[in-house]
Amino acid sequence: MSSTLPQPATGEIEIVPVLQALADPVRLELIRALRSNPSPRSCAVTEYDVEISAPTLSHHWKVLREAGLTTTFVEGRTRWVELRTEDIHKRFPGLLDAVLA
Amino acid sequence: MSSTLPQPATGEIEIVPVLQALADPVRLELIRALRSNPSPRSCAVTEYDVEISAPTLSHHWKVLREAGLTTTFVEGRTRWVELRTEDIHKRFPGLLDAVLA
DNA sequence: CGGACTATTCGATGACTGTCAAACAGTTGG
DNA sequence: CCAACTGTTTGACAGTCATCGAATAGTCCG
Repeated sequence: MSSTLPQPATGEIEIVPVLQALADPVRLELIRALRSNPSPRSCAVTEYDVEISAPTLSHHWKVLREAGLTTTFVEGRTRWVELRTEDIHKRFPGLLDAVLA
Repeated sequence: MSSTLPQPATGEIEIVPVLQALADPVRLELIRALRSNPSPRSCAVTEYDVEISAPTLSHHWKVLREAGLTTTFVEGRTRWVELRTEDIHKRFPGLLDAVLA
């Protein structure tokens, strides 16, 4: 069984939650990592260059997903995270490029 | 006597403080107001469509200025606020357009 | 000088946030 | 069934933040 965790529809992505999600050094680093590597990626704490615990990373993935920046797929006991590049671009053209430049 | 309040140089504007500054509904509204009207504008609480007290507005101007988003000129007993459109664009091209779209 | 005015600073408060350890839930494989 | 594994949830805690009332600082004008 595979499923997708709840996330806002493209048209419901709001700018304030998006900016709040991006306004954290750890989450910004996660977004950068997602962008630079092929998606989807595992969301395991060992996969990213961040010095935080597993629960904290889980919390950050939730914030990013609920803001509409990422999609999380559940597959067995691993989860795959993907940047919603197209959706973000549709809603706020140029935002990711500007933030990650 | 006229003077400019302390603010980061263009090259020292960092993305995280900028995003933190923008990630607030009130400050986003202030930025919108600055962008839509000719600069500079008074920073008086009566000039903006926000329901906050004068001390709170003053706090928000400080956050925006210290993040590098605005310039504040002191002239007599009024202060003039200006969006640093050019500086922001130099540092993070397209950011303002993307955020305020 | 002294009152009116603009805006900030101070102090306090309630809400939110990032963090972790411990416990839990679902999955895989023996 | 059961142990190992991945990742989340819960509960707690320290730190930050937005907010306001009161007090303060500096300016203008009569």
